[in-house]
Amino acid sequence: MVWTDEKVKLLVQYWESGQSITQIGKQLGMTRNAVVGKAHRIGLAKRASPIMRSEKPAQPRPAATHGGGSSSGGGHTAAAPAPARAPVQVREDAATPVSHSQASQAQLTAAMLAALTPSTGPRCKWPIGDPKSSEFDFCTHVALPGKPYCASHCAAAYTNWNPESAVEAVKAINAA
DNA sequence: CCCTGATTCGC
DNA sequence: GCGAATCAGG
Repeated sequence: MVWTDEKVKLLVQYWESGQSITQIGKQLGMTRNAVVGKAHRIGLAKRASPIMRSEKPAQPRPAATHGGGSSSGGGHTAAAPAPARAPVQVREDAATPVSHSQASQAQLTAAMLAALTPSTGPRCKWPIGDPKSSEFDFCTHVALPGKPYCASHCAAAYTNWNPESAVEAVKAINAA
């Protein structure tokens, strides 16, 4: 499995939206082991584990599909207290502005994008709610040209999302 | 047996 | 880094 930037973004996004690793795996086309392994590796917040792994000196693994070899790692620190599972509803204003002026700027550029985006076309692929639930749906907004998400969800999905350059890109597409 | 998430360790 | 095998609780 190749963990592209987009895949990782999706993983984080789904993970933080409170979906089970099995669900995330299905949606990403990989096994839950891959998902949880990656999540663990890149340091995503742990969820409440159903189990309390008691002290196990060693685990004899028959290794049905694995060969010999050896490796060892250091010890591990005690686990942090996991908060109760609290599925986070995706907010429309997920950009979470950090200051008033930035908020205004973001709203302005978002409005510009909305005005420039055609009213028909592919819809934003941002998942809303739990895919297992009947309440589940995708964002109802139209996606930005060339992007899987609408403006506000691009801001949520791409950490360094630049609305101004997006405006320029959309203008260029519209002009063509 | 189904589900869940976490960890280990060969690759 | 990756993820199947495995653990372990509900």
